[in-house]
Amino acid sequence: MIKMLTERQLFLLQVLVDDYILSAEPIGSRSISKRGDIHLSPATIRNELADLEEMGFLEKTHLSSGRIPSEKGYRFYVDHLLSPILLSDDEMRNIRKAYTERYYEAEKLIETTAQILSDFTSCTAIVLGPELLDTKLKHIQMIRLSDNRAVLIIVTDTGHVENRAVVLPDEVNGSEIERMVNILNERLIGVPLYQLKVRLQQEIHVVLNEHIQHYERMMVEIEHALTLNVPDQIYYGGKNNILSQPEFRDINKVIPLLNVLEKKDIIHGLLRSPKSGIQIKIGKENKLVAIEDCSVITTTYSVDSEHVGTVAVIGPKRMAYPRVVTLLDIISKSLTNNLNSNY
Amino acid sequence: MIKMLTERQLFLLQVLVDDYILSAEPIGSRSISKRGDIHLSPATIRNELADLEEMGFLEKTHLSSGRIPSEKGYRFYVDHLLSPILLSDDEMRNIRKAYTERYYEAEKLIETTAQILSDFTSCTAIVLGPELLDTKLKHIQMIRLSDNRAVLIIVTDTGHVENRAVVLPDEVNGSEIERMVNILNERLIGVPLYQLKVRLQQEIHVVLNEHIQHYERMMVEIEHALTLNVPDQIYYGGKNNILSQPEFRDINKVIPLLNVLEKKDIIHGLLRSPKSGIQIKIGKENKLVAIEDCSVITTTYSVDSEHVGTVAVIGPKRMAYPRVVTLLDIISKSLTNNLNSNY
DNA sequence: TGTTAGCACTCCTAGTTAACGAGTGCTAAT
DNA sequence: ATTAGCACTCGTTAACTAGGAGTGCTAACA
Repeated sequence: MIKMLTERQLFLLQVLVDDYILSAEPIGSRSISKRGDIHLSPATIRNELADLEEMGFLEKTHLSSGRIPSEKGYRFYVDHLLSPILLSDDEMRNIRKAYTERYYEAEKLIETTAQILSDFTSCTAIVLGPELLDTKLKHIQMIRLSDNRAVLIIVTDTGHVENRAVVLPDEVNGSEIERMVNILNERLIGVPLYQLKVRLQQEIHVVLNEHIQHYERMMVEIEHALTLNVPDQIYYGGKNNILSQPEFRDINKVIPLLNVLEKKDIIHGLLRSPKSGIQIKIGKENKLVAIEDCSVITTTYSVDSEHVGTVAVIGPKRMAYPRVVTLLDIISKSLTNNLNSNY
Repeated sequence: MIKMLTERQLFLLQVLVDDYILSAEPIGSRSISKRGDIHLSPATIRNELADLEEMGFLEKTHLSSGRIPSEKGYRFYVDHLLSPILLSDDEMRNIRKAYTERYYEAEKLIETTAQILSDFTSCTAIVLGPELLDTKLKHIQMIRLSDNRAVLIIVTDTGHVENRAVVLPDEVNGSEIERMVNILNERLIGVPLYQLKVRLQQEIHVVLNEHIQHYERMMVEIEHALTLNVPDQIYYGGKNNILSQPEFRDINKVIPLLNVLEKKDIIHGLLRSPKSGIQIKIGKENKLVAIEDCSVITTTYSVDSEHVGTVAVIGPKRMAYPRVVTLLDIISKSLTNNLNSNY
């Protein structure tokens, strides 16, 4: 059972977190008391802060320092004190402007989204591309490049294009390839990508064996080519923004963080969240040593009302939560709108 | 006219640079004199080093410190004293092993190359992908995704695949699209990508106008789609390796460096070199403030005996030149071989 | 009873000083 | 030509100091 906080304690906690987010330095009672909207003496504030510390919302960096929020403090702030801010007209205009350009590939649009988000938040932005494996096959085609080389092109219903190099056996001729691709198209269109391989082995196997000579050698190639274990694409914006934060003045804190940002599988595991809406993970809540001094805010974007990808911002725990939450909301919605109307 | 260096000065310069590359600390006369292969007193060595300093090959960090190589010193070392090293059997085996895997896309192969190179050099490796605009069109295809959306697929003779989203005018029908794509293929196959747009406007314009209804609206889309100002792909390996170097302990040196690595156009300008063979640029020779403490070693790789891309290593000026040069040579050749035999 | 002024105390920071060591340049002897 | 010796420079480290910011606690106040 959590003891209720008084109005005044709530207010002081909010003020302290807000101030600390701006200054990055421990906040003392005197500096709070000097604010125009507070009519309390430093001594009174000290008492309240001592109580808040006792309850675990605040910490001191050393015995006689000012206070900084603890992770529990940030958590409370984020859960109960977060007042979404309004962006200035100017900023709204800038965001919209960034989206007016027409992008000829969804990839470019997503890349730009990451860039915008990082520019406006001064944090690192990460966008996970749509989950490829859930999309369905629209078309397969093989383009022959030379006697024994070809490229297999796979188009999904979302307009995504994958391609694979294929080595052709010497004996195979053009019409045979054509026949094979036709069979593949007949049988596989509409099949989700993650099922391709299984379907190929179970159903197409037999059919192809009947119609195509030199089938076995071809099969090995096709099977490889259709094994699409492509990890979903990850797009970054402002990868180095976080380096300017005072908490990362020490290079030894930076190295593991940057290294983990490069590890696509880890980032994937960190950000791919089943829930929709804005999610905030603070510090150790992320269960990853390299980013235990960071907060991660995620939300999803959709295509055809289905959540297909994640938009995330990663920054220091001392992040401008109200601003970032607002921006993330606006920008993920813009991305959703843009994707649905153009692709 | 450069004054000749004595044998002994050459030797001492080499020893000093070698030692400094290993230790990253100013080298004093005493430590050189203690090496087994040198039978000179510290005083003698001091005299020689003073001469080398006077000639501009060495520097001191402060009045009574040991010496470090100047940029001129590195330049001389690289031009005249560089003795290529042999890699251990073990390392050769590891490199070969990394290349045994079969890659189904040239992109993956190049990516792996950057990774290997960075792992073995402990520096950052950058590989510029093949120059797209010089390759020739092999095939164009349009895949319709829905009533008014399609994706245009462009395959080059090197097997590279580009794709563009296209919005179809409402009035256009399937057979018309087919006819148009056929015309494009007839007229444009074999044309280098950078000429596509011009050829489209000059030649195809007329033909299409005759055969296709609703030609104007379609044309805008196609023209956009064929405007392939794709900057050639850049692949990185070990982006953060350089952060472990003692010369980058200060975060303020790191930020501009990492930022410049993200700027694709700048990296492009820095690395795209017309000359073949191994090129070494030391510090300020790179004409870029952000990397004035770095050296960049580049070479090219080829497809069909034509230099199509660049492989580069970027590290501190105090880089293990002999080792990096050897590795760059071996690995760029491996890449060339692999590309030519598989794609 | 809640609020506040006053005060002793803690701890960080910056600046000073001193000792030490690594390294140099120069001179004179070999 | 080489080298031993020596005075000198400068960076590094540790110890110490003074100042300042901030705290907790106590006692007085409204």
